[in-house]
Amino acid sequence: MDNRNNLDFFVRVWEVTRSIPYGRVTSYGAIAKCLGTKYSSRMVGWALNKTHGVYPQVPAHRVVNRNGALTGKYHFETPSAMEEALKNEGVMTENNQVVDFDKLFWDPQKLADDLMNNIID
DNA sequence: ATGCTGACGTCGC
DNA sequence: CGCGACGCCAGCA
Repeated sequence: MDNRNNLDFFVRVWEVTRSIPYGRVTSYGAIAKCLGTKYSSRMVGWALNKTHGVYPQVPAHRVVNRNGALTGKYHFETPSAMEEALKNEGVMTENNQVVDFDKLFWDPQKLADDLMNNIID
């Protein structure tokens, strides 16, 4: 395609992260995989680290690791900001881990599909 | 310039 | 099934 691949990696991470529905969570690896570089999951976290003060705000709190653990909570303004934000969305966390992570997990690759179906249910 | 680290994940043993 | 090593690639000492 075009320079899409030339675009900064983190910009795409932001777009995907912003696409995460309210009350849902996803993993770094899922985003990386969605971008085509599944082994670059570290870069996803690196990109999210730069979301500090970006606009529109990037819901980095909705991104956890593959285990559903809030590994990046200490990188927020406050260590409790992540769990608080998740809790505010109805996502309960226990022991730095998202409860029912499997049910709340949202696959970025399903973005188009979800948009089409509009998830009306 | 080189090497280690890091908000991770996968593969190998 | 637990643990170690590798890959990804930008930052930083």
